[in-house]
Amino acid sequence: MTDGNVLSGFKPGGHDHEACIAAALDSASAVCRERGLRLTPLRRRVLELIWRRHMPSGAYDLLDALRSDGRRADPPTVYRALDFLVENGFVHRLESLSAYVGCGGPGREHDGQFLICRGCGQVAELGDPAISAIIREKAHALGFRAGGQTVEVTGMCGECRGRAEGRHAS
Amino acid sequence: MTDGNVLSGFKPGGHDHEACIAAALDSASAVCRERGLRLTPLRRRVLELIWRRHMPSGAYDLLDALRSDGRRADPPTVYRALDFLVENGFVHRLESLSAYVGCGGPGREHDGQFLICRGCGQVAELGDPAISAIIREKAHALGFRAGGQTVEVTGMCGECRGRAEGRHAS
DNA sequence: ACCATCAATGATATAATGTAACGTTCGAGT
DNA sequence: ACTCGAACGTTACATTATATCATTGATGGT
Repeated sequence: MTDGNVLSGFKPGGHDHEACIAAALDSASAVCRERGLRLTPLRRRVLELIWRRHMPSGAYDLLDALRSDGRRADPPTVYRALDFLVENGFVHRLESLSAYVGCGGPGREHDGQFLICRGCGQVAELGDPAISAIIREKAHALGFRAGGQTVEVTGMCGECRGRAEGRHAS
Repeated sequence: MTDGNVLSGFKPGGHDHEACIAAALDSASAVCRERGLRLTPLRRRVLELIWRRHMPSGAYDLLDALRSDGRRADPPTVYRALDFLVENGFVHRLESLSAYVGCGGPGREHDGQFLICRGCGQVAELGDPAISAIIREKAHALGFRAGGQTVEVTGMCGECRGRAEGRHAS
């Protein structure tokens, strides 16, 4: 079994950021075209900002960034854009951080599982059917019909663990 | 397999509320005595309020309730009590609701999984080792060392589904 | 091309949730 | 009784999010 369930992993130091941002935007454009959704300049810009930071972004961080663009922006501006992006699966909200990350597998329905590294702050997204399934099943066994799942795990990614152990070593 | 992993279930209409509140408080008292923790009147009262509502409580709901007691209370009062209760495992915070519920299995370390009913607002807590384990394992396979898990599922409990179907039926 | 319409955004105000900082009180151990 | 640290009181503020109404702008019908 490969890591086929990893929708977006921890990025090694030098990955091609611009390319990965562009890919996310292109993908979102394509999905919007297919579905008749409007990826307006504002929404597109917010999505780009989220991918550019490559780390969970708070709504007010995004707001500041929009203002740095020279654009007039107030909270509803960014929250409306986020609502659109979340509702249509381009972005996920991390409940435990009150923050937003780009979705690694937009365009298809899925329950994401999020690994949040305490070291570098990066987030990996899994879309592991085995995890969603066992949760749904255990809930079902209690007569509970599951809708959306929030699965967020804090911990340390491999790279950060490596660095930490390096520091502790003799 | 029984429902041995259910730490606290959806309560049927007429369960003995007072007894279940008292049990939770007694259990917390006992754990505090064992561990040398101080279950002060304030902390005890907040824990009681949380169990009494038997439904996720917002910090400011609790604050209002404390004020109804005649006690002077400001946000730090309730947040400090909540910090203590959460830290020591008497209460869980539901990230997706910014609200707090009593822990169904205090006294032992566990990652809870929460089923949040959109119908009645009640929350059931599972402490299912199979769920935590698969999440930990899948994370581990990516080099991620998991710490705490947040697992929250929204949906409909059996009783509420029953009522809803009743209404829709001919 | 013109207009009607509705979605998107602008703009203002405020709600809801949470924390920092410092002073005071209380309680356990001596 | 005294000391010390934990718990709590108190003020002020920070952060996150929403309600509401006005304005702009894109889309489709004629």
